[in-house]
Amino acid sequence: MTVRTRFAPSPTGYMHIGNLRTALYAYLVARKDPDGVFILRIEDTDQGRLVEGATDIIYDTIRACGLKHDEGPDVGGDYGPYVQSERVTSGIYRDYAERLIKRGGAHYCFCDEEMLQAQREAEGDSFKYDDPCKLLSPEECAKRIAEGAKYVVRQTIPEGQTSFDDEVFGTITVDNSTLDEQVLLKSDGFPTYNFANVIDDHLMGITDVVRGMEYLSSTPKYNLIYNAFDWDIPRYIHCPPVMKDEHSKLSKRNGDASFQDLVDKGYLPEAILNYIALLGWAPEEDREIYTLDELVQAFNVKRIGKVGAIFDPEKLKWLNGMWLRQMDLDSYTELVTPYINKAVKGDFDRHKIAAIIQQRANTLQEIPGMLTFFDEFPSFENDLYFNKKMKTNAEVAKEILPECRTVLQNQEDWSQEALHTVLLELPKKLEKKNGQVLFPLRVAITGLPSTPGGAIEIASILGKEETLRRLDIAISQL
RNA sequence: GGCGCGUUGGUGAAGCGGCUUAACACACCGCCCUCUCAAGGCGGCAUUCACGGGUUCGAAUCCCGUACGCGUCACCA
Repeated sequence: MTVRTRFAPSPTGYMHIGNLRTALYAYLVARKDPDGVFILRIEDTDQGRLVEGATDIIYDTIRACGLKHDEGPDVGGDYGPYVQSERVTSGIYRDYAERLIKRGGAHYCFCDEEMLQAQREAEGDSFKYDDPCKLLSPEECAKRIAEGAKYVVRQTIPEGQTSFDDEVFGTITVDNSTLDEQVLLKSDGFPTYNFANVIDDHLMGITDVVRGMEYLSSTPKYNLIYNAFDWDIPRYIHCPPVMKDEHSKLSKRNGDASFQDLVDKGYLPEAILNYIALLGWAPEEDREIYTLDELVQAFNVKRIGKVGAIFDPEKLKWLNGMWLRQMDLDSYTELVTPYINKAVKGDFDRHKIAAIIQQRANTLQEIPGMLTFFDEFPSFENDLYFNKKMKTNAEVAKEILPECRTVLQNQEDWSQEALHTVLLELPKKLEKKNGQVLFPLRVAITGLPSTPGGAIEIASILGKEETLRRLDIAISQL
């Protein structure tokens, strides 16, 4: 049977990392089957929570991540519409609710808020609504509806036990007496999530339901609905949450980063996806770096963990650095040039600058801060020349820098290779260590205790004129 | 409170009864390399798997209990 999975977010205007991971897993499960189908469905039945532009964030995110869907509101498909509010209009939920009532899986309920409230207060924590409407005859119901009474449709829970198999949690059995008779169709005619989800998943032929484990305890109720309709029950894959710390989930409320926030902070979508794949799932081999296609190969539902995983920004950073470092220099330069330009206005070779930061930057955002010394030659104290390991200090600098100046003054070829050749002759000639020459030179032309790249690389980027200008200033202040 | 699920280091985790004196990765700490900083290389970092019992010749791995955590019990999704 062809695998069909779905990602069914509600448009809240915020792409939660945990949600994105669920989407990833659903995508991987589908792609694992060469004919598998990945579906995007928008669940917008909560009219009160609609947010302007929120669906665009969903489209943008899954596109940026490469989680291409085969069916969805924007690409069509044979099982549409793919937006839940449009499905409501077509009346399918009401239709199925009535069919479910006929099959004994649900009943009309005319109780008002006060009745529920009264019972809720009387029973306290152990509250479970005992709905008198269950006993109403079909004729009585029809009569009241004809009279215009407001009603909802509630699920009817039979006696007995319900058990189901989950791919990650195994077999779970519950006593039906613990299940409550939830509302399926609201009085405004809209389905609740619980109902719409089951109907839509069935109608769309979903074979594998991938979702967060907060639905684990309502799954028996869903199965009762499937059974009442005599429908096939899908494979369940419940994923543990992505945590902020050991007590709380990552959430908007906690001010935690969304996918977009992470991109804005300079993380690559590929790295983010790679990282979240590893949160709660472990590959069989010892490996950390995976492209999306490689994840499809490596993924195995059986290796999803049962425990919530804490999101570790440090490891994401490292992983992002790995992704950045393995890019070829041309694409890296293209990616990074806007960030270089934030700090560097001068006419310096962006390619060469990109080359010196590629091995050092873990996020795009930290790049401008690394490059401030190109446009501005900061004033500095002469004790910056002191370095214990290099055995250098202002005295050494005073001896070395004029020598450097002379060499550079006569140098026409300012390529890195050429500078390397001529500058490395100096330590030999002066009977010094390389560091004793190059360290003071680097300080002299950057004015900083540490910089990305060494003296040669930086001099080559600064160019002859600027290098000599800085060198003169440095020498004059010694 | 009922029901369900879980608990291996600071973090992600491997482990599925003997090969484990518990992989690997991030972080951290050393050393090496090195013109600084990175990157890279090497090494260190849980005598112990929430706790208490039991089963077994043998348990992180199986069973029971306790503790703690999470989820759920809406006309939210």
